[in-house]
Amino acid sequence: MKEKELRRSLAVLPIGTVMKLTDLSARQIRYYEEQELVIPERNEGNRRMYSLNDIDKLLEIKDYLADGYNMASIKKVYAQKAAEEERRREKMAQSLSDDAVRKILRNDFVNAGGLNRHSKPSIRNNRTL
DNA sequence: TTTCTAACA
DNA sequence: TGTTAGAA
Repeated sequence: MKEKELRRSLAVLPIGTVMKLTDLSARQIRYYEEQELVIPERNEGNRRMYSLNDIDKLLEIKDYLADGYNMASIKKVYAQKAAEEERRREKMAQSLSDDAVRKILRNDFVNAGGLNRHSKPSIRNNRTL
């Protein structure tokens, strides 16, 4: 379920193809880039290369525009979406940290127990772990 | 031929 | 946004 996302992120489409796929003008597509809504990659010749995800985003923008949204409001929509993603990532990192801590504590406990069987019982205090 | 940047009747 | 000029 991750291989697919990678392919969708591959920038392989030139602006000409994107124009046909989205029915947007090159002028519009480049303008949306100026507005930082869709940032395509650049190939060796400085030509914009878009991914399937970019196509979807452009179509989304097109829909918003059709619904009467202006650039400012569309920007805000994506700004909020980006903020939510950031919070999600923070929580992810947090839970991973917690899990890592538990593993470390568990290892310490096991090691402490093993050592106690063959050495001095000087770390009996660690039983609280 | 296609795309890029920059500018404007 | 459209269109165009001159360069890659």
